[in-house]
This record gives sequence, structure tokens and C-alpha cells, in this order.
Amino acid sequence: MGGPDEGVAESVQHPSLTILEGEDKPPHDAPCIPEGPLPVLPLCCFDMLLTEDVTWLLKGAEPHTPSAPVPSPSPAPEEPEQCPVIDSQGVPLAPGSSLPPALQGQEECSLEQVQTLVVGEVLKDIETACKLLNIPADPLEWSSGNVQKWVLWTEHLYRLPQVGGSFQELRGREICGLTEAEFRQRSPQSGDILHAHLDIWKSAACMKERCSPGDSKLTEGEELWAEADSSCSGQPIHLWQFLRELLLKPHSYGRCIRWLNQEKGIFKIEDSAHVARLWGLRKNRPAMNYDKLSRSIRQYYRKGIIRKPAVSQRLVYQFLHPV
DNA sequence: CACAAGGAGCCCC
DNA sequence: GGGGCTCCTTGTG
Repeated sequence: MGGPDEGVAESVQHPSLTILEGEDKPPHDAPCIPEGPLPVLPLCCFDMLLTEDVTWLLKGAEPHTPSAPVPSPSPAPEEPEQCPVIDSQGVPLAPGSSLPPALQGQEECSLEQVQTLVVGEVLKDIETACKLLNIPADPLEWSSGNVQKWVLWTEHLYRLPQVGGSFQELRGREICGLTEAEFRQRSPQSGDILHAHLDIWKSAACMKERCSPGDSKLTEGEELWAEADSSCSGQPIHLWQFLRELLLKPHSYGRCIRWLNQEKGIFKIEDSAHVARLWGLRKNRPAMNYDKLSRSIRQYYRKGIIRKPAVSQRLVYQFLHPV
């Protein structure tokens, strides 16, 4: 069913725009940023971060065409967020008005600091996707199944038109070797975007490799993962864990699931179909839908993991052991 | 119509 | 056996 017109693709494109020129060396205390020039990343690839976290960045970083909307994975910018989105640290972010905690108190932030922050966020998001999809971070290591998962995921996350089996037979090494033109050839509608996103992943993998492997210091994101993620143990992820992971990444998934009261563990599924599809992707269950997902959630009632809150509302659930 | 609740059968690890 | 998927019925707003 091709889903009702979920305002496709055009909001994601700024393929020619780049930020991160990396002319200066990064600050020496940057946690995991390699020395030397940072990879030049297309701006469109940061859209997952831009919506809440760094809209302030763009404001200062003009000249941005005023008519061009800020790239966003959300389908239609027509509807503003009804509720303030809470970021991973629980700090309410009023779009365009507040600085990330790391930069609070600093009126002027240097380009390097911005780079460090943005790149760090990109790495965290890639890490999230890896864990949710259970695929290696380095695209070169992907099997054809991994490639397929990644394509589906990226399509889904950025509401791209579906490419079908255009990349089906390719393994990671092969898809990494494709030029943008070849991407377009295989998928005229979204090939360029997929190519740009793959570039991000390749750059991130490259950066990770260049990071000192002995550095065991966890980034914020990794700490969150350590708290939330038990999929690293090699065991199959449970639904409640998956939901919690989505909830802990509000800048990526805040539109489909969000906390109503994190202290009490109360959350709301904003887009039931979307969450179900994400779960289906994660579990390789293409037929997953909210009906089945909610049935699984209801199994948790008996087990004391999730319940309906005292005041029952549609699509609102509560973890019995809040995060 | 979408969601909620729960029974039941099935599969996989 | 546990966890989850699937299909089902019934009820509600």
C-alpha cells in the first residue's frame, strides 16, 4: 500500500550545501574527532539533528535561502510541534532559542565547537541506527541484507519514495563503489539522497577508525546506550527496550513517539503506524502493524513492564520502571 | 474507523 | 518455556 501522500522527499534536499569545511584543527580535547580536515558533509544529512538541536546553528550560519525550509525528515512542516520536545538529557529545547548544554554560557561559539557538536550528533545517530537495525557501522562490512535494511531505514526515516529492489543484490562494498550518477540511475527519485546519506556513513566509519581505539571514555550518546540498550549483549531486542530506545532519541524519533512524563515513564505513540513499521524493520517483520505491536505491548501488562496510565488515553502507555 | 483488551495458536530460540 | 507474531472477537468513542 504506498501509504497516503506523506509529503515526499523534497524537504530533504540541499545536496550542494555544505557546512564543515574543517580548515582549523579541532580542539585538542574533542572526544572523538580526528585531527585534520573533517569530511565535508552535505547539509541534508544533518536534518535529523536540525529540527530541534541545532536550528540555532543555521540561524547564525546564513546565508540560507529564506524561502527554503530547514531540511527535516518530517513530512510536512505545516504543523508545528504541539509540545516542546525534550532532548536526551531532559533539557527542553525551544527551537531556535537555546544552546546545547555543551555550549551554554558561551555567547560566541567557534566553528570548531559547532563542528565537534554536529559531528558528534551525527555519530550518535548513526550508532543508534546501527543498533536498531543490527548492522555494522561501516558500510563496507554490510551484507546485501544489511544494505537492504539500510535503504529501507533511510527511506523510512526521511520519507523518501521507495526504491524497491534497486539495490537489492548489492553488498556494502559494492554500494559504496557506486557514484551518485549510478545511484540516480537505480533510483531517479531518491538516489542522490541515498548517496549523500551513504557518504555520511562512510565518513563516520572513517572517522571512527581514526579515533584512538584505546579511548574508553564514553560519549553522552554511548552512555545513554549503555543505559538503554541491552541489544549489545547479543540477545534479541525486546519491544519495550526498542520503545525506550526510540524515546531516548527524541531528535530522531520525537515525531513518532515521545515522553509525556519521563519521570513517571509515561509516553505517547504519536504515529502508531510509523512506530510499528520501525519495529517491523528492526525485527524483519514487514507485516508488522500497530494492531500487532499493541498486542505485544499488552502482554507487558501481565508482566508488569508496561501498563496503561491511571488516566487512560489512546496511544499512551507507562513503563512501570521509569528510565 | 482507530484503538483497546484479551484469547488462542503458532513459531523460534 | 519465554517472547513475540498473527489472527481473532468484542467493546468503546
